[in-house]
Amino acid sequence: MRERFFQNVYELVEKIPPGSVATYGQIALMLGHPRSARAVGFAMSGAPKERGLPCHRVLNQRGELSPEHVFGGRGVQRMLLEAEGISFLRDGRVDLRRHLWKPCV
DNA sequence: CGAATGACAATCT
DNA sequence: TAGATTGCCATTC
Repeated sequence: MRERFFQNVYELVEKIPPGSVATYGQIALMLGHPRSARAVGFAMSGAPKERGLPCHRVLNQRGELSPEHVFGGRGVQRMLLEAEGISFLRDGRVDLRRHLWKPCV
């Protein structure tokens, strides 16, 4: 099944170290799907947060997370990332240049 | 089986 | 450079 894609996404997201954030395109590219950023997001739509899946560390290319209502409240992701050590811009966006996850490390 | 949706990205104007 | 549009992949109806 293509669910393997889902599994891969979960595994990869789980591998994101604290203090770092990854974009959907970045994850998709790691999985070998340079154009499946949407699929990655969809995978998260059903991502069991109870699994410990740091979906709040997954952002879009804009440096902003998906609709806050997904996390259960607005401003929650900002607090979570902030607790991880993520720097937020005045725009309410994360500094990707500073926290974009680097698999090289 | 076919069409529509979705937490995006890239490209074109 | 900014804004708008199309395309892609996988899932669900």
